[in-house]
Amino acid sequence: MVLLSPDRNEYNDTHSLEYVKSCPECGSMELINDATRGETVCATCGLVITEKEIDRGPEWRAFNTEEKDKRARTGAPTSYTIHDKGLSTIIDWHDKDSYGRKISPKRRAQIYRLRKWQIRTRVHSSSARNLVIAMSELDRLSSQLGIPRGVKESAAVIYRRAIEQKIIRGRSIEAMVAATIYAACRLRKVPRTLDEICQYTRVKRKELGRSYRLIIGRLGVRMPVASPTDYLSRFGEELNISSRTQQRAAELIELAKEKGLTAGKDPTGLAAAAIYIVAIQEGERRTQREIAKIAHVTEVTVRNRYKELVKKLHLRVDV
DNA sequence: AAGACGAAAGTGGTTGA
DNA sequence: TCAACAACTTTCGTCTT
Repeated sequence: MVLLSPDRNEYNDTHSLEYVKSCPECGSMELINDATRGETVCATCGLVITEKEIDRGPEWRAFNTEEKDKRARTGAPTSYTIHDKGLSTIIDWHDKDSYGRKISPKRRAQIYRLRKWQIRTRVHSSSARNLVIAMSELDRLSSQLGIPRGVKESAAVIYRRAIEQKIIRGRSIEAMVAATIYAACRLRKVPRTLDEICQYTRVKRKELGRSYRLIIGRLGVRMPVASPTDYLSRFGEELNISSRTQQRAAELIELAKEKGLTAGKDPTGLAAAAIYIVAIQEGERRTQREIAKIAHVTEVTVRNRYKELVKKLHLRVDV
């Protein structure tokens, strides 16, 4: 099929020779393309003609063509965050095939029709159009929240499934995207609070919570219960607390869990309190206010949890 | 002066009738 | 739909370092 523009993953090791055909120094036509060093060299006089080329060859050893294609280094990685996963082949506007030949009028009419429908199905079908908007919103939100790429991909997957289940229709895209991000974060154990996410959208916290519950309910996602330990590393990071202390805080929380002190309590508050206690014990004291601010709870909550933990677990905290 | 503490009143969400 | 309820927040005065 020659109608389509060249595949982005096409493997072409003579690429650079298309641009430089002979050595500008001695005129020799014998050029050596050294892909491993990213250079094209004149075989006669040794002049380096081009350098720092992008190696379009396979990334690793490949034992057959399929593997070679799969591992080719060219092209953007596929991604769920692009509405068509970044895999679309585009019928471009040239009325030429990929060898540059003119196309017969009959063929041309066919291509026009194909092109028309491709465009219609890509962006104009309602769910795809929805996805386009949603994915740009997802991009914006996740970069503002500093959410890792993997989690963003999870959010995109959840959103796709939500569309398939016809949950999205008739609801605000912004709210649903925010909800998928929240869900993805919890799923991947890097939780953000509802408030943190609301901060960057026009979505009300209440609505976000509702959308979230709707999504996990309908999609049947089994959500791991948020544990205080999930927040430890992030809070610890922001408070500049050593990993040893973070580790000990995790142990403290495990202990509290065993004693049944964590049920029904705000996990962020517990994480904050654990950090507070251990930080003092480890000589990395942080004020209640600092911790409360990072954890998005009040000093009072930190205080209450901390008092409770100390009392119930018979801890010693020298002030 | 900053931080820690605790009491009291207020808020938003869940539960069960 | 409503009231009861537990957890959390806000506010504020007091004590400690």
